[in-house]
Amino acid sequence: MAREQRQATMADVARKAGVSVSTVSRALRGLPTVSPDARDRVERAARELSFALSRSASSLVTGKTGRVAVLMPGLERAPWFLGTALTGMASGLSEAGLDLLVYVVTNEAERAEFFDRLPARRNADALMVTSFILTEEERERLDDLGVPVVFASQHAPGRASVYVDDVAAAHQGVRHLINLGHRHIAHLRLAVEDSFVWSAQDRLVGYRRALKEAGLPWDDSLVVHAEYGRGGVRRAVGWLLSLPQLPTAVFVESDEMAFEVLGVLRSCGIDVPGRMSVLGFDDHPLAEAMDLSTIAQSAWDTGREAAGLVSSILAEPCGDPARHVVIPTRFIPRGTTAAPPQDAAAVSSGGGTQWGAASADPTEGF
Amino acid sequence: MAREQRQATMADVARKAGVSVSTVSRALRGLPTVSPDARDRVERAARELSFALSRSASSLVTGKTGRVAVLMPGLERAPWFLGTALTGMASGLSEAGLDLLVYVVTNEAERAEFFDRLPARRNADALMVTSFILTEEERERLDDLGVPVVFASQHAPGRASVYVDDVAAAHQGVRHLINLGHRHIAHLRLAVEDSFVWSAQDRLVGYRRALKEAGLPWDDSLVVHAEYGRGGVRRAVGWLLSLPQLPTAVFVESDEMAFEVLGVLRSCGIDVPGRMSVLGFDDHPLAEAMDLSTIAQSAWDTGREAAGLVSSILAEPCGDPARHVVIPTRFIPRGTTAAPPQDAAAVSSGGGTQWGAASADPTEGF
DNA sequence: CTGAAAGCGCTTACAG
DNA sequence: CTGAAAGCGCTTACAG
Repeated sequence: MAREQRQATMADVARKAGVSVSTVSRALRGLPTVSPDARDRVERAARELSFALSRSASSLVTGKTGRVAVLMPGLERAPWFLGTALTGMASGLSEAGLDLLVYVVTNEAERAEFFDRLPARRNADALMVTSFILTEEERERLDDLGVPVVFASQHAPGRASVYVDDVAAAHQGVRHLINLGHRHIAHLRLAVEDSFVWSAQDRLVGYRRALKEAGLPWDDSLVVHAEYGRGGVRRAVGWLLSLPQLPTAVFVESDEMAFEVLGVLRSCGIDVPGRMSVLGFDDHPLAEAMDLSTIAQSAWDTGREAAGLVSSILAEPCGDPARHVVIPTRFIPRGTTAAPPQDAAAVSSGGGTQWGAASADPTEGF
Repeated sequence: MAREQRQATMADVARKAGVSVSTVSRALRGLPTVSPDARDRVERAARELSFALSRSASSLVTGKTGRVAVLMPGLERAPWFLGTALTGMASGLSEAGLDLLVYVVTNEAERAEFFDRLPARRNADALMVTSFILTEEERERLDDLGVPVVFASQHAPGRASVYVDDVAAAHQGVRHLINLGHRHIAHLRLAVEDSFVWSAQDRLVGYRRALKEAGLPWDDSLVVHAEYGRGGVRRAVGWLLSLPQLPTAVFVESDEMAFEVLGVLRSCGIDVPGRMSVLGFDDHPLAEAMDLSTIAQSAWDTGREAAGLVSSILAEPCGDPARHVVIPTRFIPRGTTAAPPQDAAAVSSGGGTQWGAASADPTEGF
């Protein structure tokens, strides 16, 4: 394939159209200072030669590459969110005539290499950083990059960013569980060392805040970290199922993990929501079919808005460096959350478990 | 952020190192014809100025961009597969020192635009096409691209490609269902007009072949097309559940769709695998927790191998233009497939349904 | 409205 | 082993 014919250059087009290279350049970029006749001849010649602009050549003189880079964790970490956000970015950028360069970082070695070499440097007009918890040095390194940086799916104070209010969203979801009467609410998240990823920290904060607000005591053992990879969630659920006091609800960091929790609970014969309520985060396309209660956010919008911020910064480099967009979330109650089983309250109020003090009428929240 | 300091050029490095630009260029590329001393001074100067190479400038003279483009459908179409394959590609390319340019096409308009403008043209050294069913014109258009094309997740005869043997894989899976005693096996797939995507055609062929081989009659109504988007799978399952003769098993195009089928069946109170077996395709990370029987394939390997083919073609442009890699699949029996209910055979052998002729001892396959 | 010329930052013969 | 020079394919003042 790939007939190795020489690609036509502007000089070829110019010759064929009977004009100078300058005129070809102007005509093709749609500048007004070209006569209709010349423009016509140029366009025809370009089409006939199937001319394509060499961005290398033009960016050498303009200093603009026409490319935007994005740095992401391996997409298999959160396929739906990252994949959809990436698609949104691509869509937004392509409307702005910008190409998308993707840097995927799947482990610490690649991460170190990225920040060491900064390959995006001089090869992109801007960088989007998605779902990365950066260290202070990494952040400073990016400041030296020489191109604007936009953070997506994370709130970077003082920098351009697009994000959801994870604290408020998690708070709202957990409050729903409390309103249903739950008093022993676990939180399942990815292990911190695997937490390449995003807003999990804030969701934990929101969870904690909701418990505190309701006067529920804090219990470390209810926050479980699942290792990334097969079996991680099963082991984490195992931890919860072997606690002295069984939680009656779990708030899970993402829908994808929540689906897995549902599968594990089913295989253990634990009825959802009869014995345990499960609440996710995302409103993944499968959530509806799974009847999963969840907190919806739009990954697509996150990507689009990040692309939009990039365009806006490129167009207006001296505007507010901390411009940002907050993507809304909304809680969607479905079938996996319900009032806790009657005996759950009985147990905790009856015995000397650590939860005795928190026991209460399960309906008081209503 | 983005202190707009001028980026250091090779001339700056040369001045600082006290050598010529040529020597800087040679030293930085690791050419052997540089004295250790000069190499040393250049490397230090480059580091101190945090020099980064302008690919635009070097590609202008070498004719190589150092970039490989990939064309994909919107990742939300098959988040796990496309996201993981993309990650594998990025990983493979980055080892080869190549950047990844992503073109996502989410609808017909974008598709037409891509093939009309061929933005990858002159801006990438190669193009990977993933999970796209191309028309004849599109394929020819790509031949005019002037760069090598590698097809991923699809078998393109005569072109470089990496793929799984979908026919054999589907055949094997469906044979398993037949061996279990199923005689009324449905197949659920994405609606054809939404089939931006891959190997679905071949899976249908494998399904058909297995039925034929087992002497089962062909029944069009057992092949259901789900529209893309929310509710599509539910409606498709609804079709199956209202057939005169209920199928006892469904082979689903992908695990992600199969999960949805499981959710819908559960919400309808139909026991899996008691009343209906469900077989997926992919071995999605969730499949284990969902206890879904499936046919495993490695999206990661598909991406890696595609990147490998690109490297090999770039290194050896005159090798076999049809070089290809076949990624293995393997059938994984889990809990969603089992023998059909006893009465299923009874019904079909008893009455004048279209399936009467095919009725048989459900165990004969063993 | 148009063209000739300079120059963007590299790599690559070529000469030494 | 090293450097001066040409040139990759564009865009952009500048002059007309």
